[in-house]
Amino acid sequence: MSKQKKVTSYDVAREAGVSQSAVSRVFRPGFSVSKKTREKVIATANEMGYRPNAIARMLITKQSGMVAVILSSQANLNYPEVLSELNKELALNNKRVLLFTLDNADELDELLENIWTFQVDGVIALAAHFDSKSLDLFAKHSTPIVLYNRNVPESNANTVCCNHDKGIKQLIDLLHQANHKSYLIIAGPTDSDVANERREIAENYLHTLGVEYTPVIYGDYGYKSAREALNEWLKKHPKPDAIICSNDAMAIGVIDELKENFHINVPDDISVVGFDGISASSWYNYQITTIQQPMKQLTKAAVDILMERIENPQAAAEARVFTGSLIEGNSIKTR
Amino acid sequence: MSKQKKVTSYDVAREAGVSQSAVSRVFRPGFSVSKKTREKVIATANEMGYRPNAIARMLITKQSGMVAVILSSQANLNYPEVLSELNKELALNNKRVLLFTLDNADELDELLENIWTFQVDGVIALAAHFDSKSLDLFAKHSTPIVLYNRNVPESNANTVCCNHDKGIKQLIDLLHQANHKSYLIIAGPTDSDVANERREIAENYLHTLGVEYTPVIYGDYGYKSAREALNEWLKKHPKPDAIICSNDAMAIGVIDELKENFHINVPDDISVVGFDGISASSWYNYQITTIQQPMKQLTKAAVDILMERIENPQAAAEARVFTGSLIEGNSIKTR
DNA sequence: TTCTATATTGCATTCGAAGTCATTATTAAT
DNA sequence: ATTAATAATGACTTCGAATGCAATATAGAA
Repeated sequence: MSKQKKVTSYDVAREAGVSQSAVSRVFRPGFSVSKKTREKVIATANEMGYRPNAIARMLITKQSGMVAVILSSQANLNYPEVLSELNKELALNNKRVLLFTLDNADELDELLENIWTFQVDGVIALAAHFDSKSLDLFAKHSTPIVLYNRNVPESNANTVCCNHDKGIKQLIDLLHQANHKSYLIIAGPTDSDVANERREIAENYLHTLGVEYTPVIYGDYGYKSAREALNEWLKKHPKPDAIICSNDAMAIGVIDELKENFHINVPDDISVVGFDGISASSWYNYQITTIQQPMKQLTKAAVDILMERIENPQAAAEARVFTGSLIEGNSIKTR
Repeated sequence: MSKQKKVTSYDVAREAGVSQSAVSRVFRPGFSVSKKTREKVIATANEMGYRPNAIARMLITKQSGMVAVILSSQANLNYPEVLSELNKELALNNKRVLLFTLDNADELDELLENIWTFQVDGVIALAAHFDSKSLDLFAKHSTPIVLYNRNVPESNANTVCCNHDKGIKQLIDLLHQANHKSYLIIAGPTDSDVANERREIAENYLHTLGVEYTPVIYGDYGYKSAREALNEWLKKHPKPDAIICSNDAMAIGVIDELKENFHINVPDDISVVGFDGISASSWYNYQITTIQQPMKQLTKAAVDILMERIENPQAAAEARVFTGSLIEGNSIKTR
């Protein structure tokens, strides 16, 4: 309708009979303006449809008010809520989310280019892989970064993380108490740090408990891949007493594959455990025993750490680890 | 390490012995610079770690290069892939995603404030409710907006949409052909336009087919709500021949509730259909007959329309409707 | 070689709000 | 009423890149 060009603070100032500085001050919290001018400015601003231009503000204040959130598609499928949760927490701190995705390592350079260009105040990386060399770049650009569910042991990075070690050991303890002897691990993709961590913990702990050797097969964290991997395996090997899946989606695939193609029922004939506590894990047909990640705590902590680093960039790196809660479903055979 | 302040185009210009304009032109595609200067500038820029400041660029070009994506948490749970898909498509068009959420209508004003201040080039709204008054505001601010899976019939809005009408009729035809006589509709929340649309189409079409009256119960699109609503209903009413669910998540809830608490099996004792084609709908235990939304086409179309409107703001509004594909699962009783 | 036509270049200005500083208005205190 | 203390105001500069324009360099044609 009205093809009016953008209204600026000068336009409002002229109309209201004050200076541009006055208009600016009215729209900044905590600045001293008389009640009279404030009202006058607000009135004309509303009338003219004026909103401060955040871009101009960013340029002068050198704060973009934006936080880059780096998503791997994998992370998004597993925790669709994480993003909106992060968004809400950041909004409370008056930050906006600028979204980036990182699926292949070769996109990294372009991603970093974009991040520097957009002058974001900070970065939260969701389960995406960053080596310590990339992390140094962030330090060099003095852009705080928090890794979500990702450990980079050699480097001193800010991280929030679910305690995989404790969780997986809890699950394995349950299986061990059920007197299981032979195990199979279905791990996530080998290029995922979390997947490798989960696999290693399981392998080592089983060994500690006296299980000499535990075979490992690999999926991509998805339902279908778990079914296929398991199918291949069971064609050539006897069924184990228990299957340890690196996430719930694969545990669900395992349960379905066992039932449909091998007529093996969980938990009567075999035990299965997962990890994550996605909503489907508690559906009637699955009721997986799993570890639920404390998503709200994780997201809140990620934002808290990031905000601290934005305010105080020299502060030492911090790693916060949260213990997930064991959900006892009905996927473990009782003796 | 190096607490160096940001390197600007002036710094690079000085170092490389050229003018700031030259530096600027090197970093803009399609501008005329001699090979010699280009190389010199690129070299010193890399050496000094210079990246153009997008904020300053935005201010002068009046293009933020950002598109606001408005998410309702509902939408995110149903289609976690939509966001990353949109992000990729937009990235191809050199746009970044600035994320906003809108769950309650009372957050609308604040949301709009933010959108105007951030000077986004356009907006994509995922299944969030916008009345024609709000849409007028976008027109007034000459900010193009595309609605994803949402129809605003009175207003001439840009929309991409799955053809609910056709899809639901296809599903009901299947049920009707199976000789079902009594139906139950489990609809989504009444404050969701899509949910209302789906419910109405089903109600009317059943009527057309000679079904005098079809009861409707309501859930919130979630698994649990469907189970609870169905449980309440079946305590007081006989079971229908078929249950039409407004989405797959509720269809899954229905199937589980029927099995666990009423010992009614799908499809032997009753038929169930869903809508959306989420991945869980094809899991072995459910195999729901449903309509799969053509997500990639929808997202691509949304971005295409938006880009057109950004380049040519006067263009007339456009509504693109895509037909979903029928997935014949195993949730309909065969005669 | 000389003169056009074209390609590069730098100067100066622009985008819109924020903030410094000096000035003026207001209030409180004497 | 006078002074001191404080509050409010506006003029002017700043942030960093983009671009119109005029000036200069280069290439090509005659």
